[in-house]
Amino acid sequence: MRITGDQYLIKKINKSIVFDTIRQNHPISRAQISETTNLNKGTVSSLVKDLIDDNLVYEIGPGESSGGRRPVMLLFNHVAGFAIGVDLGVNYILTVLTDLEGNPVEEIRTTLENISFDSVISTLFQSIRTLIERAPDSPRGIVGIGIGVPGIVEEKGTVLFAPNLGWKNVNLSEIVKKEFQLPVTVHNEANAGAIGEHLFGAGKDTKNLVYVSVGIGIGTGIIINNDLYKGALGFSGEMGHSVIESHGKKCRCGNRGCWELYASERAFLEQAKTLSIDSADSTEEFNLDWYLQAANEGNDEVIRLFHQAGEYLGIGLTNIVNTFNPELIIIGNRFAKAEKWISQPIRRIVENRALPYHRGHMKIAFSSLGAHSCALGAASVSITNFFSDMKISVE
Amino acid sequence: MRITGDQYLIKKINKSIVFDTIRQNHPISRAQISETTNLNKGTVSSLVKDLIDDNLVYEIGPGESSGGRRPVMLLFNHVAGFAIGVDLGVNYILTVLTDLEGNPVEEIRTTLENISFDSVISTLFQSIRTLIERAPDSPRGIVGIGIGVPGIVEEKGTVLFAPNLGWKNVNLSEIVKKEFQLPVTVHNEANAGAIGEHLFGAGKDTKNLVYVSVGIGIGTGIIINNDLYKGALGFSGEMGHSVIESHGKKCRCGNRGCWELYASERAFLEQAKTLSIDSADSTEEFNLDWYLQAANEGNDEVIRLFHQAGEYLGIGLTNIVNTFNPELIIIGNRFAKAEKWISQPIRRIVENRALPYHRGHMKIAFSSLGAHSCALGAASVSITNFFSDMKISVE
DNA sequence: CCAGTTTGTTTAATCGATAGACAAACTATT
DNA sequence: AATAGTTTGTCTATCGATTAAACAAACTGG
Repeated sequence: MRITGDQYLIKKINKSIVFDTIRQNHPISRAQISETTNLNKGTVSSLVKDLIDDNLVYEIGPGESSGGRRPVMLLFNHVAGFAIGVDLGVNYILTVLTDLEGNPVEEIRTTLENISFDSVISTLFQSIRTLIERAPDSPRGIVGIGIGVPGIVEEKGTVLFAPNLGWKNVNLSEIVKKEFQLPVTVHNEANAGAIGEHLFGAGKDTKNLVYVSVGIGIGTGIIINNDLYKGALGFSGEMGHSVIESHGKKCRCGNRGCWELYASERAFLEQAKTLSIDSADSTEEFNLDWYLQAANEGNDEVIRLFHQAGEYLGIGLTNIVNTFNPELIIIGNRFAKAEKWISQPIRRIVENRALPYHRGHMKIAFSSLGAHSCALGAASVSITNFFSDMKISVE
Repeated sequence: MRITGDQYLIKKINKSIVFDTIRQNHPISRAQISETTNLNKGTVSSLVKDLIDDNLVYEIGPGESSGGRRPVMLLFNHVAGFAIGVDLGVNYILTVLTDLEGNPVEEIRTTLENISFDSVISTLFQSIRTLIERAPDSPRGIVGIGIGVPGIVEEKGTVLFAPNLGWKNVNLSEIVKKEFQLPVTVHNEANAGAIGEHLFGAGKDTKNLVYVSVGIGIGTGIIINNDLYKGALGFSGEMGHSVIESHGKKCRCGNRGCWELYASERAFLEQAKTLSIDSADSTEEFNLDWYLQAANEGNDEVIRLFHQAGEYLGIGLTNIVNTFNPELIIIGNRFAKAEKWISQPIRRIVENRALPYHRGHMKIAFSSLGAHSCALGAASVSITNFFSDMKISVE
């Protein structure tokens, strides 16, 4: 049944508009709101009064006069409540506490020694509980918990499959909700990252973007029209398993020649095993950071390998460009640390291969939130949900 | 500036709801509308009166009683106006006249002998003019013209690039608008086809689908959330130029190993040239229909070639499945005629290669509108635009 | 033939937005 | 210092759309 219109709907719409205007332009006066929104001055006054009663807005005092009575400036009360965002990685948990603007207030980073299910869950609970305790007093308290997970997540918050965690059909949302009695949302890591970069990072003010999370595997989060695209069943964007070599290597997913077999951190590390340097000293741990340092020290072999990974990344990105015609592609997650070595090859390949009408108006950027995109994105979903719930209860 | 809410907005919303309810469920009574929409009976009466004044709805007389006063049944006046849809093909023009429900009323199919620009335009004008003259009298007349073109079309109706027509930067929308003084929209052929199949064909009642137009090249139209996805600049979905062999053949687009080099009609015909039969009789024209007949007559070589094309189609479709997680993929345009030979290979490849969570809930279908998807889709855009304009002018 | 049901209109009340009047607070000019 | 003009935010009367409820008309079934 569709929602029909009545006066409550009007008020809800206009209250949202006023609230969003304040959030995006504070400090701002009632008169300015009236002017920018075209709402009547009286209407604005009345709605602002409601928002002040809701504790979401407050008056900061008189502002500068522009030749008449001084305006009363309004501020968004960004500490009316707090949200928690979690990046549940393969061997770490990053938990952040943010205010209602999405600004990080506190964070906890834990390395997972024991990756048994019970141990991971208990570490997760521990870090969330600590942040809840550390959260400043506020009228609304903790408004929700958002969690990003490296795997396929169904809409209601069940992790269907997370190979690197060894999880299958884990109703994470329910488990966490039960423990903390708070609204919980669970997302795919790349989707959360896309939301994070879209709201706070390199993708601010961009309506259509694709966030490519290059870690052990490759995941993508697709923002269309300022909204995350979810697909029919809630799990879209597995472009890491797009074929770029139809008769290529076999992939665990059952397909052949998947992109992430050629352009991910895992692909890089496999390739790197064949380099001559490895045999030299076998006691060291040859991880991504080691190779980054080697490249920095001028190791040609390693640098060539980074270039190659960049080229393969470029090939998959070209497909994304031709398919989605986005304004922006953001490369994030661990492999983004190799920006210095992969940026040029990526751009060269996309420049040479993408359709001219598409590449002309498109940019490629690297994550500007670094390791935080996923956790901040997850937290922001809780904030968004809180606001939209609030707006429904306009009473 | 955002649209703020007032009583006019409410009325607009509710009028749309009532109108849509009538369109989708006619014949229907005022009482039934009130029940299904949850709008008050009085409100429904008032809005229906407006719609009757607008000539969009009319009373058909008393319906069956269900134990009380007999209801007055309402019908959507689907002949209150007409729309024109054009499929501007490489060597043909298909023009259809539809009523406001999108039902075809008349159609003209012209084969293009001379493909010079002026000749194409004059043939186009001719066929549109004929249909306008043949359209029955109606209170609203022709509400708009929609045109589907095999090329990249910018949002305002300029054909940026249509290689098979030899067009570059043709402001088709303006040219046609000038001639007929009617609203004109221009679309990419695959996008129009997607809209057509979504509204009237195999994709009815499906929120998320991808229409794959397999002709000389491969184009895709993407319906997300019942809406055509357009990309940042209005031209998305060039998945025909997705790479499936990163070191494959060179493509005219500048890339290598594009999907359409392996799975389109052109790719098939190129391959077919190498078959032994061709040398046998060189006076015949070896086009797709010839090979379809050969396959039907049991020619193993040709059948094997269709199987191969099906397999390559399957590889690209797998990428679409993993990327978009659609409910449905519809294969249309000329190559869909080979359904009998390519259907099994396609399904086998997707079954074996797509991610399990995605393929489980996804179907593959072939166009059910045949050659009409593009023209009907283009016409329907005009109808949709007409309705939404009308709703804005709620007086 | 009458009681009960269904349909669609009418009426009174409610609620939110708007235009415009207004008072308060301020600046600039003389 | 006085005054004119401007800006801000509130208040009031009015408008318009929805709703609940009353109502009349039309119909069914026992």
